[in-house]
Amino acid sequence: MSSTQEQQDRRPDTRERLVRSTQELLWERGYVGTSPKAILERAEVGQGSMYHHFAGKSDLALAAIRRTAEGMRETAEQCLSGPGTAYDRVAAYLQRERRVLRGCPIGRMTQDRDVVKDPELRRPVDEMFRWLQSRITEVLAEGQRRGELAAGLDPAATAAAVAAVVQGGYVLARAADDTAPFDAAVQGLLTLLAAQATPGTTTANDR
Amino acid sequence: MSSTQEQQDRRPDTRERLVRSTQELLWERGYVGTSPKAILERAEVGQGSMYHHFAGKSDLALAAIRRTAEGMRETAEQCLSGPGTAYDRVAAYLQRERRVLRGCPIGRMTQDRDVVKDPELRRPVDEMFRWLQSRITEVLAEGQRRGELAAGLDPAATAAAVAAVVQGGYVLARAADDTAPFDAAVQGLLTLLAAQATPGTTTANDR
DNA sequence: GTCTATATCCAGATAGAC
DNA sequence: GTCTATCTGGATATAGAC
Repeated sequence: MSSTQEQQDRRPDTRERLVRSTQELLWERGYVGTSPKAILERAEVGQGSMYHHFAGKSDLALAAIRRTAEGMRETAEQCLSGPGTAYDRVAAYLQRERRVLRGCPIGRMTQDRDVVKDPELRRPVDEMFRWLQSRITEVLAEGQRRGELAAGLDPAATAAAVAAVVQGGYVLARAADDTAPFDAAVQGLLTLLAAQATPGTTTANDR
Repeated sequence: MSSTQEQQDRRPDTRERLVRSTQELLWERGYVGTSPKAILERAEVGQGSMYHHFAGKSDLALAAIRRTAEGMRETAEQCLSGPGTAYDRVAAYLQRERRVLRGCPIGRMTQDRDVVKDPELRRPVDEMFRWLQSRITEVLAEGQRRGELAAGLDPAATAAAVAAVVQGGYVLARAADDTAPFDAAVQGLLTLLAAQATPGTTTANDR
């Protein structure tokens, strides 16, 4: 909450409204599909204000992507630092509530040429996924040290698979216009992971 | 090869050139990012020709997406119907040569609102991923019947995880502008899957 | 800080000549 | 079948008044 006005429970200031509108639109339509006009209409802000606060579309997108990445990081951290075994925490991350058919607001950016091509715009996306994978790696490695997970498991590779299953699950679900493939992919990975857990240390797999 | 001219090793006909250009552009820029003008310039074809052969952008995109989906299906089938155990065939699919940083030309379509929203455009994408998952399911189930894979494995869920790891691997790789996360995710999944294989039936895991 | 006016270029398509 | 001309609207930004 960077806005003083908002802390007083009033309408967020202009700059803040612009960032939030951009976050929403980037999620819904991607970078190419989001026009400055659409942003300022959703923010109920005039064109002059927009170009006063931001240099242009990419500048605004940068602020929005940073904000969204920060939010995702906090959400993931909550799951991964929760209670239970390493398996439980990874499962909590994989199974957390998601609006699957909307896709991942950060993952989506990687499909946008203008974002990936621009080092500044790509950076927050890169950092988010880098952090996520290393955080999951930590959780898995800790599980190994505690004897919850088989020593033969490669924490980093497994972490990459976990992150990939989520991102790929979104793709499969959107293709099918159905959340089922997402859930199936998550379940498939968790079942494989459960086989690496020392008996007695893992919450029973629901399936 | 639908074109007679092409079979005689000459310049593909106009219609064919348009479809191919559209395939390339959809892969590079997605649906929203691809303009009719860009298509006809790449195809070296006049605007009149384009609107003669196709009703418009979405009609052209439909032809291009169908063609690309068909190609992907053939490529996947080659890997999945190859020699070796079920594990080997799934590994062959996961590790086949890919231009990872370009992303998946079909998976990319799921990030495009105009495609997912339009039932006709979404259908070939949906069918491709549906086929892929059921084909991998078959391979895994066959492996179980042959005693190569543990009976406790859920073929459908595991197949969804396999497809998701590929699609998600693309996302992670593009975010990092580096193929390493893709390879790591694939390796992570394969290691987990190898643990489900009956000893002696699986090619040694390289790692 | 915010507004309106203006400008340039491109998207996406239609019309009708050849 | 292919070409050029033309059209409407939107993308993205700048200018300068208030």
